[in-house]
Formats: sequence, structure tokens, C-alpha cells
Amino acid sequence: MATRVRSRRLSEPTISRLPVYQRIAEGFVRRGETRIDSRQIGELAGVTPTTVRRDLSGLGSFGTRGSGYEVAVLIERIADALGHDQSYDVIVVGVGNLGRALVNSSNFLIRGARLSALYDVDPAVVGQSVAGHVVRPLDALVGPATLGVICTPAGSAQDVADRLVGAGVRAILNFAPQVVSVPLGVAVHYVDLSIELQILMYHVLHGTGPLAGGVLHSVGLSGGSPRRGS
Amino acid sequence: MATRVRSRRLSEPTISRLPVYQRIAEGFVRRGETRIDSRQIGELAGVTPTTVRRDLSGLGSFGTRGSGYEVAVLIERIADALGHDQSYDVIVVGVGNLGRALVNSSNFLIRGARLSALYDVDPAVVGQSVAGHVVRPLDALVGPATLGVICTPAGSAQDVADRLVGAGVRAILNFAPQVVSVPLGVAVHYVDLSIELQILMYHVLHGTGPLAGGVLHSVGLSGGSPRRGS
DNA sequence: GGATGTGAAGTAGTTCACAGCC
DNA sequence: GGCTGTGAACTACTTCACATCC
Repeated sequence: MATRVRSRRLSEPTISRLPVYQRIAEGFVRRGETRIDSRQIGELAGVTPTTVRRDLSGLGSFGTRGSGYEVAVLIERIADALGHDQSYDVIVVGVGNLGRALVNSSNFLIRGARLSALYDVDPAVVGQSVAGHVVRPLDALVGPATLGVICTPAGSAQDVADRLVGAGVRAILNFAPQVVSVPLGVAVHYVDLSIELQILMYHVLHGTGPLAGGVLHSVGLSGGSPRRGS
Repeated sequence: MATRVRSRRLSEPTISRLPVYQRIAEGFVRRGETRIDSRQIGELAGVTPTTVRRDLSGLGSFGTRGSGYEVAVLIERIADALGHDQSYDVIVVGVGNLGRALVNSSNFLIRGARLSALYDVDPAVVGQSVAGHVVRPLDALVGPATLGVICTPAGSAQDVADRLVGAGVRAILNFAPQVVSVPLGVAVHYVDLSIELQILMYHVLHGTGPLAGGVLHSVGLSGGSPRRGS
């Protein structure tokens, strides 16, 4: 059952905004609201109402002219588009400060994500129990898992990425400040803390306030050389 | 001395890639290389050579036709554009798992960023010494500082943002899963871990491999209603 | 020859403006 | 009246293709 198409392909910015809309809708549910309109969503998400409507129109036409969207349906549709009915296994490699913080964070492993195993190279860390999992040695890394998280230093990132791909991982979230190369078909996203700070400082220095704040969205290019297919 | 214009306004995607190029160039320096070309940078950064050249052309014309860029000059120019000669104070609010991990991370506070103070509401945490700073109570939050980092739960994020702005902070990095509203002129970037996972899962489910990976960059809209621009 | 720097073309995303429906 | 959904216009970013210079 490959699900009925699960809506057509959405753009990257749209995909990154849908979870925000969904969170807003959940807030409405919690407050007992039953309907929401694009202006309200936009206000809370920091985007224009038009953008909200354009984003949602990609999920099919389920709003009501004159009165907005039913929150329950909205949540449902976004969950469906994002595949929240699926659950999936997450491997975390690198159990230092950051790795530990992530697996213990209440914001991290939600909506179907399930921690499958933790790995590290450091013999002092291997064998420890973290978030209910015994940390295993990196050499023991095996699948299956859907998603891998890299929390190692930059120098190990490529090696870890290769191992993750070898274990069948289809997507990687990389916290190491290092671009990694992966085969086509594997998605990689980067969270680079020092770069975020540098970007913000650029705005401070150049007074780029006008278009301040923002809902996160990420973009990017690949591993292998982008053209000439790899 | 407002520095001579510091090059013209760069696009958001360009700004987010420059630190990556710089890191690559520093790797070359470390290996004793003295020159680098756009193809090499692009390969390692995961973007096309054209994009690299377009990005760098915004910093002025300092390459040499036929042989690329001198690494030392490249690093210099990027540092100049990004304001790396400035140092600035960072306040971190919320000293839970994540806040702790950040301030202890070697990737976080670099290139001019200087930890100025840590705050928390939890009396059990206040008074503790973390990363060489005694955690202070949130009510004692005062400036001056340039940049604030929010590592609190979502519910406190807006309150903390208001306090940070009150303390004179010009830019905020928000790890709480909550869009915050700030005055025009204050930049906010979001790092939302669960959203990153959800985006990756979307790609896994839809087999969006072709244009895989990606250097993170975030954007967004602000606080006030986005239209009616000022 | 070889790589930069950049007009011109192409592609993606956002915003406008309004027809359509409740 | 009010708000959705969407063609059309616009803006932003990327990629092509090549003149230019070492």
C-alpha cells in the first residue's frame, strides 16, 4: 500500500513551513478552536497569508471559502503529506555533549522517529547507557535504519556518513561542520551552529533588519559533484 | 570607522555558503596549498563552480584568470565580508541539555563570538558554573550583548525574546520550536530539530534523492505583519 | 590553455489581484 | 461580507555560455 500518491511533489520551502503550520494548528486545538484561517496561520508563522494558502493548496483543496480551514483536517492533511503515520528508526553517531543533548531532548524524537541505536568511537563512552540505550562501538554499526544523525567532529563525518549509507540509511542529519559526499538518493541536511552565528552577525553588521526573523528553511546541494551525475 | 562599505549586500544563500568556502580554504592552508579554484571549492562545498564564482564575485574581483584564487586572500575577503574582525557578546538563555551542549561545543563560539552570560529560570540550575560562567536568574538579564541564543522550551521563547530585545540584542538564534515576534531590525534564525527530521523523512518517503544534501540556511519573516512594509 | 567574471537565459519561489464559493 | 484557491506578474537565485585576461 504505497498510499494514494500522498499529494504531489512539494517545494522545499513549503515542506519546511508545513510543520510550523501544523504546530500552530495544534495550538488552536489545545485552546479549543475548531477553525483557523490563512491570516492567523501567517501571523503566527511569520509568513504572508498568500504563502500559507499557496503552501496548503499543494495538499489539495480542503479549505472553506469564507471561513478558513478546519483545524482537525488541516493537521490531518499535513500529517499525511509529511508521512507522520510512518514510524522510522534513527541512528545517532557521536555521543558527546551534543549527541547526548539531542537524544534527551523532548523536541527531537517525535512524530514517528524512534531511536534505534547510539554509536561512538570513544572507549570511555562505549558501554555507557544513554537515553535507555547502551552506546555501541562504531565498528558495530549495522542497519537497518532510515535516518542517521552525525554528531561527531568534522574529521570523522565522511567516514560515519559512508558507514551510515552502508547500513542502508536513506537520510542524514549532519551536525558536524563538514560537507559530506553521499550517493544519489540519500538526502543530507546540515545544521551548522557556527555558520548560523556568522549569518546573524552579517545581518547585525549590515543592518539587515527590514526582513528580519524567520521560519527556518534549508536548502542545499549535494554530495557528489552536482552535474555529471556521479 | 564604519569600514568602507564592506562590500555590497549579499544574498541570503550566498551568505550561508561563504563560511563553507572559508572552511574549505582553511583546509587548503593547513595542507600547504596556496591556490584554489572554483571547481575545487564547488566540489567540496557541494555546489557548482559557477555558483562559487558568482558568490565570490560579490566580494570584489580578486581571482586570477587561469589559476583561481589565492587562498590567503580568499579567506581574508570572506572574513571581511562576514565581519570576522569584530568580536561580539553572546547571551545564552536556557541551560538545559542543549544549552549546556552548545556552550561546551567547540563548533559554536568561534570567530569573534564571546560568551557573555548564561541565564535560566530553574533555581536548581541558577548558581551552577557552566563553561566558566555562573548561571544567573532570568530576571537578572541585562545587556549589553549583540546576540542571544534561546534554548528554553517553546512556552518561554517569546518572553525570553522580549527580554533579549530589551537588553539590546540585535540578533537571536532560537532553538525553541516556536516562532517569535521581534521588532523590525532584529534578526531571528531558527534551528528546529524536529522539523529537520520531518523534512528528511519527507524526502525519504518521496524518494527525493537527486538534489540531495544541502547546506543549511534559514530565512524568515518577522515579527510584525510582513506586509505593510516600512 | 585555463579559469575568472558576468550578461543573458532559465528556473524557482513569492506576491498580487481577483474570480469563485460559502 | 469574508476567505479560499490560483492565473499572472514579479522577484530571487541558479546555470549557461562566453568574452576576458593571466
